[in-house]
Amino acid sequence: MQVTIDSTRLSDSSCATKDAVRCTNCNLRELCLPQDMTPDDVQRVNALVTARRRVKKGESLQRAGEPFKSLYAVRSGSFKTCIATEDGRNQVTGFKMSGEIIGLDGISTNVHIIDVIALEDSEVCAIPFSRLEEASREIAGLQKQFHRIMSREIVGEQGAMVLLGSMRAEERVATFLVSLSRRFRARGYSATEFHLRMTREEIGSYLGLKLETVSRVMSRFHETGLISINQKHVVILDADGLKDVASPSTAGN
Amino acid sequence: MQVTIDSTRLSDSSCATKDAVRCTNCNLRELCLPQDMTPDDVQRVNALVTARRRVKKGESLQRAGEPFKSLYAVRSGSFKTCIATEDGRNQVTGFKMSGEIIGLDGISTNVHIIDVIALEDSEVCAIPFSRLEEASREIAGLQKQFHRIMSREIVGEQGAMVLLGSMRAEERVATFLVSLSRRFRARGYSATEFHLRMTREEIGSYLGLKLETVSRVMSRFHETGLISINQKHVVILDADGLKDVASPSTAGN
DNA sequence: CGGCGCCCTTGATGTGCATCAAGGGTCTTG
DNA sequence: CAAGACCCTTGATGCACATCAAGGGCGCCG
Repeated sequence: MQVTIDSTRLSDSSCATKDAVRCTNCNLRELCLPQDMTPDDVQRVNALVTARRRVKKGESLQRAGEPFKSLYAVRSGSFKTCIATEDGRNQVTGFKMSGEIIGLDGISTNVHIIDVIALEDSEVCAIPFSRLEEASREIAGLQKQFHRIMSREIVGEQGAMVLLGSMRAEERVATFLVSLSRRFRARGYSATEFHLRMTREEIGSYLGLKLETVSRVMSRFHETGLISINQKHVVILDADGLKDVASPSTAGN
Repeated sequence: MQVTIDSTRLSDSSCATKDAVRCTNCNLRELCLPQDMTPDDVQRVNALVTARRRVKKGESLQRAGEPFKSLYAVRSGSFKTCIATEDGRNQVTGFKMSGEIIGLDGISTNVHIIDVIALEDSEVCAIPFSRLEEASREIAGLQKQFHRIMSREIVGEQGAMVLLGSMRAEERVATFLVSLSRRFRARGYSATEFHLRMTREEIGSYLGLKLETVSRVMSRFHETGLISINQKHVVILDADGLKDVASPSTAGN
């Protein structure tokens, strides 16, 4: 049961640009860059979006080493962000869903250091960074929102550090599932039943675990009745129980 | 009109504010907020710094839950940043040295989520965030630099995630030492001989290891001649060797 | 439709780091 | 100077997760 992205279903089978790119009527407005802005300012943000870009499953939106030009707002679909170290390690550092901003890593040096790969056929709005900077000098609300987004990214990564640095495998997986659940709900999807877009290996990479461990932990959650899982189809049966596993000693969330 | 202050050492033995706080003649200029800015803009940044604040060893600069008002630039000394989870876990998420900016976590929700504690008697420049936002709407160079700093923070945390997610204990400790070495050198200190300001436990917390493991790994590095370590005094004897341990398979960096 | 490739699951075994434990060095303070 | 509080080191043991290995489900494509 796929929920359509837009209530006003713009079925433009042709090249999707201009008209379809309307922050004003995008239902991600509340999650994305224009969050909490006046209708007037939303219009101006809208003008920043120069293009919409489709990225097929498995293709990359940006690659490490490429020059940084634009930020991207995920319009539909989802992505994984990966970092490859000199010595050949390759780690997933996050998953991006609709309304989230990609490319912030490029600002510091004007070169991307992160690879971003689509987990399914996806679509993004491109926002040239120089124009965003200009506009946020004029629109205080945009500036504020952009700063919030960057800060949120920082805070989120701190959370990931805690997860990687001090949680046990079950806590990590539970935390991951709870987080996914919240994010789906925030987007109007079911919080208790969803489809994993990533493989066990990608989850493991993100959580600092091996794919077998992810699989085993999920099977255990299944056995104990916390969730039901069949391949990539997840049903959360006991949300509170899962949250307990995610942060123990906190009696009931 | 404060052009002449430069080399005229204003030795105000009294309360150190105003005059002493001069980005213009601060030797951290190249590492801090005014990086790469015109002398004129540096003056304007300087005007943002409302106060200098001393923090004694063990005291906190900011605490989770406090309202967010200001960013802080470390002027001297050093800090650890910690995050405490609901369930009582407490993890060190970073160490801040002179010239680095603290408080970015507060921007997203206007409440700090991170505790920042001085590792030694330290001093910071306080920068009210609302004024920074105002100013960066007017000064493009400041805006750019501030964005760079936030992005750098994001990139740095991605690095920490790789460390925590996929490195073995020896790699983590070696990476940590190499990173410290670089940061000391950037500040004009010796890159090969320095004093650890944090305990083994704090290092361990940051690296996702137990203090005993940190101690053991360092002892091993000592035995193999990579470093010399005596309590908190570190000498790096074989910088290349240490880098090899930090990222193996990269022949000689 | 049948074969192949990818992904997932599950069991057996191994190991890196945690945990438990003891003791020593160094700084602080009365 | 002596007592106590930290912090660090080092050894012995245990365990959580990695690794190795085998097989099954499902979708893709010739």
